[in-house]
Amino acid sequence: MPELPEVETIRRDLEKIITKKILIKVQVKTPILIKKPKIDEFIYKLKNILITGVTRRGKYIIIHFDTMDSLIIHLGMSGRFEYTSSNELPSKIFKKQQKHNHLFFFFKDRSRLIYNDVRKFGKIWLLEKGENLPRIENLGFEPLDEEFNFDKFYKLLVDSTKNIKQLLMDQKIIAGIGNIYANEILFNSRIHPLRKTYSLSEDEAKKIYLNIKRILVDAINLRGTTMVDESYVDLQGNTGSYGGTLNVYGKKNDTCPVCGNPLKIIRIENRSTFVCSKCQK
DNA sequence: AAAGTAACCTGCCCGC
DNA sequence: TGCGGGCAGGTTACTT
Repeated sequence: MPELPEVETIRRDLEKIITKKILIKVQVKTPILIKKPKIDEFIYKLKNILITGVTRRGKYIIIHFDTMDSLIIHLGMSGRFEYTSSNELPSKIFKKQQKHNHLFFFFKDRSRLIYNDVRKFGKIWLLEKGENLPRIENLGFEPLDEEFNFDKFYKLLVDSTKNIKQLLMDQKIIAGIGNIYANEILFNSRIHPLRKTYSLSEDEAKKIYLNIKRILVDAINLRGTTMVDESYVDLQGNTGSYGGTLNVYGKKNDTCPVCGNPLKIIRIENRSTFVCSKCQK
């Protein structure tokens, strides 16, 4: 499910809502999702502590506490958070899937946050002060950071033997782009996903670079992409509206919105890849 | 070393 | 109406 725009939308909402709340306790229904530390310690440490902020790295959400511990969450394919204030009932959308509620956070003001995940591909770690997680240390550029400038992007392309879609989706190179946005970035750039990165001209690279930034920003502004199954919704159960602006992703049996040519589906690293072979060279 | 495949899960859609 | 196969916003581990 969630790629950078969806994760960032959730992060921003979480930051607004839970920062400065006191976490009274957590309840774990599905211990397998907790990767670190052992479950007893996990529950023991997440008691009576203050939330000081919520950040993001790639597709990971990081909740910070006054103890200097931090909770890292990867939503996998279907992880979602549901927030309810003290007197609210769960919203309709979450009610349908209550059996997939796995983790409950109870706050001092009687509000609560639930981690829900149909497929259970999500993963959660609680790190103590100074501890780090290799998979986060190994992430590549944060694509919306200023530090990720065109020269650095172009150098990535020159140095790689991958095709451009593989590169865009490689979290160790650029963090946060998944299958939806890789498809959209390449269609909007009119570049075929199988092009070897070293074969791209500076002009072509520039188009891709600008589309990475533009499409991710646009998608955040529209609060992400919700597909029909609603495995991505925000904390209140609301859908994102970037889906309405998708050009190719998920458009099976559809035609190119630019030239009318039927879209083709190819598989790259076993992921469906939608391409207009007339427009994308 | 790169590239392919299976594994982790549940649900939905399609064709027979 | 039911059953089996394939597919889904992700990532890792294990093969070739």
